[in-house]
Amino acid sequence: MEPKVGSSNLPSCTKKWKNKKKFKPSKELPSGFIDRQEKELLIRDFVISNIKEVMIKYGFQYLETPSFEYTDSIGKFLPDKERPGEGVFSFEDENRWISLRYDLTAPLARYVAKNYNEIPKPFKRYQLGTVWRNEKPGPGRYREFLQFDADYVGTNNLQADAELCILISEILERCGLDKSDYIVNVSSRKFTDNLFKKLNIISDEQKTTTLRALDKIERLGWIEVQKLLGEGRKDKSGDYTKGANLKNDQIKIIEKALKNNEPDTEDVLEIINIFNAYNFKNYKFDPSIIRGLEYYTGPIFEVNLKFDVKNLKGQNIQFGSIGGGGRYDNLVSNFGNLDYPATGISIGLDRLVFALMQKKDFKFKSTRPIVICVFDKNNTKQYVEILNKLREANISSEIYPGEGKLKKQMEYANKIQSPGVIFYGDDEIKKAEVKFRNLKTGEEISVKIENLANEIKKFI
RNA sequence: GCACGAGUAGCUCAGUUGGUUAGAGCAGCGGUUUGUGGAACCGAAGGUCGGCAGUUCGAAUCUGCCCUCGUGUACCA
Repeated sequence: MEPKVGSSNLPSCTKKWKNKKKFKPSKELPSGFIDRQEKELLIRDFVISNIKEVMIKYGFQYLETPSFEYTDSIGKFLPDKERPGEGVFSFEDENRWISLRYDLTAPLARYVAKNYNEIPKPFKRYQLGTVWRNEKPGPGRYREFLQFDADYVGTNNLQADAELCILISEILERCGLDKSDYIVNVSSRKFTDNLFKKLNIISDEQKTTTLRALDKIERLGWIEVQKLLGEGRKDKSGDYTKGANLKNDQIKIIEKALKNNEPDTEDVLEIINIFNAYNFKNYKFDPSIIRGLEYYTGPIFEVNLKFDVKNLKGQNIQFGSIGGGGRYDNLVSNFGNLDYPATGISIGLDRLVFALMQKKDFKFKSTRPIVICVFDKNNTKQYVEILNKLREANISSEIYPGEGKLKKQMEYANKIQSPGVIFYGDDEIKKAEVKFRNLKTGEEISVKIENLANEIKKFI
């Protein structure tokens, strides 16, 4: 992008100097970045704790890699070779380009290549971390989000692939979803490879366009996808997408292959056998799932929610999958090490949390403090005495942190959804009693200091 | 990236043949009540009308460019 010359496009830092008095820092956030509030964070914590338990149960190691990597460590393997470097946040650091990671798989490949001699083989690791993508945000999609990844590195055994699907299901169900709320779709890159042979498609461009079109079946339906396989399609905003230019008889072959809906590649058949051995049933063979175009080499999976998701305005939105993965046998060998097959799966945690918030009414124990009202600052010592009693009993509590009348203090307590307030003014101090007002019921009790913690515990 | 829509007080929004000093509800602040929240009443305050330029005697309103948000679409590791 060329910087424009002229006062209207001066960067804000320049404006600041030009007009010191008027300058106000922006309260807006950069596009695609958001603040996250307690409710969402608590549900996210809940999801994370489920993930960790399941991962330990399945025998995975916990790993953390840094946010930044050298751009060529992760960038050279960008599947979209048409515009390398785009889509990631990068800057030059001491003459070398570094980038914020855009997923956890590329850093894993780098980690494995770097620690090739030390790691167990096969290597099973899981990772939770923020990733960044420099692209247009969409409904429930931001430019910074939390991802969970579980990978098996160094094994061709398809039991690994099957277990990934099973463990992800276990995580979802622990988080409160029913079997009817989600489905694990399974396919294989080999299915489309076979299809291309049948169709006699050799050109990479046509392959890519065809795959992209097939990927849209769930969202657009077969009729629209047919247009994308043929000449092209105009969407309802009037935008036109060029198609793959397949001939009608070729499209018919694809239609037949999709309708058949029976897995005909050995890898998928074997995975299904393993699913049976585990008595895992919540999957479907779906040849229309595509995933990363040049990245995956074998089985691929995608987890989709089956309920409607709404945005903040209450409109239903195209939510897409909440996770997926597959087998990527070339990623580690790109670093020069020997062939090292791998398979992995990931969940977009923020999107899962967004959907969970709508599906389930989560009730958490109050995290809000009991508020000790301040009648007279000279009595701080007495207030601290009460405060310590509560905090020693592990009860969230605070002395009113502001200034002002009792009414104001009550309004504050109400606003933060405090379970109750404590009155310890002159009257109570004389009687050596504490008054506790339950803010939910309005009920008020007087108790001796030594019984206070136990009495309050009954209410929270 | 492309297309369509939107941007007016902290929030939700009124505000058209362009016309004085830009409105309301809620929230916030002060008071009625200096020891009791969620209710009521009263009062004051709050705005570069997203930004910059243009047309005009006069622009929230018309035009252009830009920014941001939303939705779809493209791309998606």
